[in-house]
Amino acid sequence: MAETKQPESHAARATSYDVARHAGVSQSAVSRCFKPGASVALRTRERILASARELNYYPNAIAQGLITRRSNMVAIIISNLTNLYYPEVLAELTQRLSAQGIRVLLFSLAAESDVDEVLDQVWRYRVDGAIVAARLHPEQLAAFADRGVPVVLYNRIGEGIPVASVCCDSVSGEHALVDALLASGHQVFGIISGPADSYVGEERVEAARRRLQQLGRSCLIVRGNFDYASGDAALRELMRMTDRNMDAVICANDLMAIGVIDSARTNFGIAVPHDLSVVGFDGVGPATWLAYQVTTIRQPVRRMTEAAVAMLLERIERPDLSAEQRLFPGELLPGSSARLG
Amino acid sequence: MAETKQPESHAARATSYDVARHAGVSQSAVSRCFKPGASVALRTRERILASARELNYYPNAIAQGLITRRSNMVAIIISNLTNLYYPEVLAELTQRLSAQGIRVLLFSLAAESDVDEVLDQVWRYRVDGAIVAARLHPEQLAAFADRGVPVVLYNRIGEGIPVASVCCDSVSGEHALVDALLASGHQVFGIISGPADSYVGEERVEAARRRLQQLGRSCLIVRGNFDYASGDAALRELMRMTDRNMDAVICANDLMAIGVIDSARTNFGIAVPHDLSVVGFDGVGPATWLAYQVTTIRQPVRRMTEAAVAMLLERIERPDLSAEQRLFPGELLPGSSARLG
DNA sequence: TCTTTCTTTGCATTCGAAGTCAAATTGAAT
DNA sequence: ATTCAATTTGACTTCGAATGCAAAGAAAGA
Repeated sequence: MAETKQPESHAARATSYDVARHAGVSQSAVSRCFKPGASVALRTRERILASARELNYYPNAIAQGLITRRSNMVAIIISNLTNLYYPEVLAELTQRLSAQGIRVLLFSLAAESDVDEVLDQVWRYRVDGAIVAARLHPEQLAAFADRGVPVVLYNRIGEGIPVASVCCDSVSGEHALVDALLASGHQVFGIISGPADSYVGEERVEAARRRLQQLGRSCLIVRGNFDYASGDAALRELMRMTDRNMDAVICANDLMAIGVIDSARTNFGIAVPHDLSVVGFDGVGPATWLAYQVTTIRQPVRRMTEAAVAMLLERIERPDLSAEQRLFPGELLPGSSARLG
Repeated sequence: MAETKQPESHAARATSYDVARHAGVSQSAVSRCFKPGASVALRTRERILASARELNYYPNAIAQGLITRRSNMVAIIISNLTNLYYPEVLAELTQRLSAQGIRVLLFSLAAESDVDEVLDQVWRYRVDGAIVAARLHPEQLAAFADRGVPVVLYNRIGEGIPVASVCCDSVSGEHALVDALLASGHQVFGIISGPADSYVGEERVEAARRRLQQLGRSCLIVRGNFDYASGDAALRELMRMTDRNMDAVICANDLMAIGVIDSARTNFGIAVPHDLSVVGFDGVGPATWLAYQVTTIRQPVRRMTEAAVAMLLERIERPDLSAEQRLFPGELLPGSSARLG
């Protein structure tokens, strides 16, 4: 007649005590059953596991985290998920971490405005470590060390602060591109940079500029922001500045290179690579599409993510490890967006 | 002289007890300071917050989760992060959830092999809910209900099982595309599907096929797998089957449409849209690139993610809410990859 | 001044699993 | 059967914050 007050729409989740009671053992025994290498008699273990299965028991990772002080979660802080390059990195990182029994707490920054709120949450969740592919201030980076949270930076370095990092070598990559362009007789160079706050963007542009200078060439640099549209905008600017006699454009990433190629062909009626060579950086998927076949430097994403994960796990085990920097060479993809040798 | 045994490389993280001692109050008072709307005198609160700042105290979300039975974490389970469409969705979801004070535990599936291990972790971490954009078996979906974990499906429905979901309307979208193609006199149609296990893929293909049938046209369907390369492969097959007199290709997503366009132009010397019209679905970034300008249906990602988050939060508050399905119409982007009007 | 009421505070308990230590059981060896 | 060691088990405490409840304090009214 009288309705129960608490409908209990679903079965309450079983705890280790429930399993213990059901199997007629102590809670400790249940706990030990889920810890590899613990001392439990075979018969007991089987009985407990049977009860666990019957009660649909899964150890509460939250409670485990509290007592062991290990959340088995790692924060991934990433800025532009819309950047084509990062999704691949994120997927790789997530899968590699999963394979190591570690979960990913994802923080994706819209603007860099909210970095501090993100860090607030990172501290609260007691993550075991963090992989950062976003622009952080030195103080923000220092906070990780202060709080004893190991970090590995991805494609950026801790400017001024010692932090472990994994990067793709911008210098050797740009040198390869510049050398190839020069070897095939290009004369007038334009460079399209990334946004001012991008570490790799500035590094790539600087590497290309110096190499050109070193070999006695000058170049014009205009600012882009890594996206497709900025390729077109930057190209227009370069065309104006060079009076249309530019024959090579070096872009700080593939997406802008693609924007340049499209704009050159469609808006300027320029044949790529016949009249204008365009090179990029990253080796994102669309770079190999038939319409573009961008001449670019492909980052070794698998090796880089593997290294990032390995370095992070090492540092979680041994927080005193030094702030190693690992630099991976990219691979020149010849493509056909540049008239080479 | 004698070294201390435990180096304590970094300051141990402060707990609410440390703050309480420092401020000369009880732990309860500290706890209440961080809970909005709790009863603490202004002077006390200020003193406590000052101590907290000084000790660099951040409430331990793990401990909070244990006692409140709310982790404030939501699982996002996603299959192909490399699919161009999903990164955008993921970024939107993450930012919207963040804005609501909820963290994202990301699970990215490489193959669908490991779904069960992923679910295992989902249960262990006591997430408050989940957003699923991956193929799950009915039993796997049912497990969410069993365990009282609210779910919202993204671009798929709980076939047979009542689950809340957010989808973009395949039927109206494909009708719009087919109608436009027919209105401009296309005769011989090819359809490129997604992989067999894709819900939206099958739905889109089926919608297009039926519409064509309804209007008295037949068509050939070949299977693709949503990626760029499969556009080319499928086009080759269609060309063979139709003896090259096909004049419209309907692709289950934009990426394959792009593959078809490139392949038609480069490998077959076919002019798009003059000799062949190609339409896609999704409205991903590259679809609007100058080289393609794919005629497609753009999914209202912002509205869809907003709805998904809202529905999930509602269900976290009120687990008994019904398994509502929300269907959002896509928007026809005319593009120029199809000869329309 | 003395109640009465409302606010502020602290005590003690709770969440769920891990791990220490000692007790109990098992097995081997005599 | 008895001793000793090795293995298995359980009682109890711990992690860090939240919260019900009662006590203490402050403000208001008589």
